[in-house]
Amino acid sequence: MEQAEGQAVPGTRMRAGQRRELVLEAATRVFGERGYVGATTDAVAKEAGVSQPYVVRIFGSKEALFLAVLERALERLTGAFRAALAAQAGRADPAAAMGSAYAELLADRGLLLSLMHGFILGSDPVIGARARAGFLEVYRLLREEAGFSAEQAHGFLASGMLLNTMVGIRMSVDYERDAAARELMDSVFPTKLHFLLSLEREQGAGAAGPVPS
Amino acid sequence: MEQAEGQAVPGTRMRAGQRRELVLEAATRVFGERGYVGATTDAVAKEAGVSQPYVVRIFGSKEALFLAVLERALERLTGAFRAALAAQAGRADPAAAMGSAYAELLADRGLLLSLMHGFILGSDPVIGARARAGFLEVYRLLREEAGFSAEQAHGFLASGMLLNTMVGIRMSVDYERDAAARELMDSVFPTKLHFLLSLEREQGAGAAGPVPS
DNA sequence: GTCTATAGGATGATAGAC
DNA sequence: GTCTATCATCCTATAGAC
Repeated sequence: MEQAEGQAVPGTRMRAGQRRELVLEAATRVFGERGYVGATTDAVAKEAGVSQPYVVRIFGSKEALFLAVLERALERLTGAFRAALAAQAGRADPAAAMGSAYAELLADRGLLLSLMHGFILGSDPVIGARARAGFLEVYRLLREEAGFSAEQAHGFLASGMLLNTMVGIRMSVDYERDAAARELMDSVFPTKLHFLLSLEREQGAGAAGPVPS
Repeated sequence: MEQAEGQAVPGTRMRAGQRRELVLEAATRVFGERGYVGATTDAVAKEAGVSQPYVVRIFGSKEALFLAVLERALERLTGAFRAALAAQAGRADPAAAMGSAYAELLADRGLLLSLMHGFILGSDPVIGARARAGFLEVYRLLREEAGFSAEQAHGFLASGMLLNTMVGIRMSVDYERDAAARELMDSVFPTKLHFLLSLEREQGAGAAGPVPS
């Protein structure tokens, strides 16, 4: 605690842990947008406002960086679920509270999509292993801590995967234009979260956009 | 129809359409395994038993090849659904028939996963656009042709996305080892399809395995 | 802690022969 | 219809200065 905790100012020297976290957040956004292979350490560096070799230096390798992103995402996810459960304790509908907690993770841009990209990379020996372990960790949380039945857990996870897919496919782009898209989106997203959707629509081609050319 | 329809023999000259289909199937497997960016035209070529430049030559570009894979996958998907509906006509449970039809597409290795990879690439201007259109096409089929309610369609698609995720994450690897994995897998896959699962377990590190090194 | 320079290894695509 | 050879990028990672 040598230095007072303050805002992390890009372009400035800062302590290792602070910069690490900053890069981790940038990486989450970029990996979420382009996937593990599609994301470049350079894009992460630009998003974080540091040099590309420095990104590699901090984490050792692109793979290690992605693993760190997954780790952080899983922590936030389980943390949000446990918080929702604690806040609910005893009351009527744990599933609804968990669902809201899940959807609120959308505010951490790229988080759910980075997870999704990890999930779909099961054939990679190291990423796949971590993804499976993480997924099962969540499943156990649902069954054991949240008290879901196997059927409830299935339904909950299924809805989550569909939500992830809708975010990944950027279905919000067609929201105004297409009645089917609207109906589908409305059924996927809790009404409370519509402000997040409009936010998403604006981000259409954000800083971490598709492959430059 | 100049040449009698026969088996496509690798290493032999064949008609354009025939070879095209062969490469398309190989590409489906490779894209399913490694994703759009992670797959290389060279890996597709090796899987198909032709040269890398020839793969590019046939389709024009890697992107065009992936689009062709998506096209084919969507055709099979909607075809399977319509066939299931026709075979069911009037009987009790269209949803069950559709679910089986969906899961049976697993036999076309890489098909559902290539779709899934396309779905989470929404930020790509051309791939994302096709993915959205395809997804909405399926949604409309469910609502209009299959007569699903919005809630039913949601549930059906959600289960489908979870199934895709389980295949992508290769959860079958943990099937024997982990009780939670077993319970989850059993709830995701119709019991009739367990032979496909064991098949999948064998394919653990198949020909189109993870990045060579 | 952070940067610049750059090596070294793919990979998509083109040219051109057979 | 299909191949070999090869170019031009792009990208991760290392070296080394400040």
